[in-house]
Amino acid sequence: MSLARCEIGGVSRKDLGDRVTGAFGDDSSATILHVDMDAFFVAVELLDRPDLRGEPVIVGGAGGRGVVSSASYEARAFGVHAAMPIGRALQLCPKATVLPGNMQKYRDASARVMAVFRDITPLVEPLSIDEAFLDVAGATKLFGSPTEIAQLIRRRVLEITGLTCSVGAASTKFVAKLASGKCKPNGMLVIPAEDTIPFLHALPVGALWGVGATTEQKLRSRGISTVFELAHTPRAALDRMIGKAMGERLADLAWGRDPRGVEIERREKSVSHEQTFDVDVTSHAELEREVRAQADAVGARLRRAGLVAGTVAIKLRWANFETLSRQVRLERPSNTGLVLFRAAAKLLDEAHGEGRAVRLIGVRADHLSDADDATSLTLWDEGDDEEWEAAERAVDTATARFGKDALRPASLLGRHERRDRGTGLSERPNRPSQGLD
DNA sequence: TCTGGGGTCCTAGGACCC
DNA sequence: TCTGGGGTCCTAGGACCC
Repeated sequence: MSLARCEIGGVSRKDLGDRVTGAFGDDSSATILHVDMDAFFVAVELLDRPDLRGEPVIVGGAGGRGVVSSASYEARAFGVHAAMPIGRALQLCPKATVLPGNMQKYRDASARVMAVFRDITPLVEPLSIDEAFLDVAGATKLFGSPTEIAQLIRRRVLEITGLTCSVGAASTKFVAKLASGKCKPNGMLVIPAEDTIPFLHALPVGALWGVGATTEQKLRSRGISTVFELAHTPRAALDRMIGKAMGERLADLAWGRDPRGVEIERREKSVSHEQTFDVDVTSHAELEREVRAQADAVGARLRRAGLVAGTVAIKLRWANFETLSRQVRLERPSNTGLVLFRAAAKLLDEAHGEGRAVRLIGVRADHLSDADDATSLTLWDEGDDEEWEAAERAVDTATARFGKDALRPASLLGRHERRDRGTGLSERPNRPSQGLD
């Protein structure tokens, strides 16, 4: 691709530095960077297991129903990708080493990586555990052009964490993200503003943010398979196909319009826990115990964040994978495990009859707002149950001492123990066909 | 080969009010 | 006595993202 400059793979530290100067065209408009770690969970594991370097490695849920969270590029060569059932992955690549994963380790590594970014600019928007947007417009006087800053970041991340990343630079978030995806792994790609449209229009529609398998199929069935074709479809027709909101968003993205700035801090809108059982559960009492543990965990997280929930929702997935959700507004916003549990248990009573096989159950808190002192006081006043208050305080203490995993539902519950724990996150699921890697 | 966990956003339909 | 349309809020479900 002539308008895109891409460097890929195997670059030594010295090379990273040497390739900077004068290697690129006018990048002064490309001040938004998207940094994406390469096969993050696996890469972190390899720091402790250098013997596995160069081999197919998978991080994923160890249980019978586990999926791939992260796969090394050696494993990807066999067709393994995130979100794939472990069984299937091992069938494709029997020699792969499967590691159970350790979220705390990844969070620690993530914090070190984000700290590198923040040394460059305070304008850092973490998008997930392993990627972030940076606005470097104000950092060019100090560190040079966006291209030079991107190289600096790659070098420093490697030096400080031993991990490689890929960096996309562009004038909008969306294009920067596409760029980083295009040059993975261990690469960088700069898209100057004037190259944006030709770059975009050459891509398949599936590359657009918000176009997954379903929407892509819908569009393709109407003859739209590239971003160019979508860009030249009348808005009214597009809206009829995929809805007004989506039509507008995609039309904007297809023409490079993406006014979103880099936001340093975004407030969470919901807090949830869910659990897929190793073996379907039919006992109502057992489901209720899980809901109780999940409600406690959600409550503890809310308290730590200084938030209260306005509504509580449960989610049930039956053996046939059909999913049901029910929600209810609380009389008063709360972050007390007991209050959340009572609401959730009532929903569970209404939704589940004894004997029906349940594959997954979850609890979610919504309509979050700040927990002021008055709210917290009334919460405890309600307590017909001092034991509960004591128990929840104990959970908070344990969390403070042992970290978040201390209160994962299973560790409280002692059933379905850790064997069916997934790793919680994946780096690149669901979209093996995006055509970017 | 059966399909994780934690999130965000959008849509559609019904209730309710004016 | 029968009729309208719009706005808002709520709930459930689903697509999508990492």
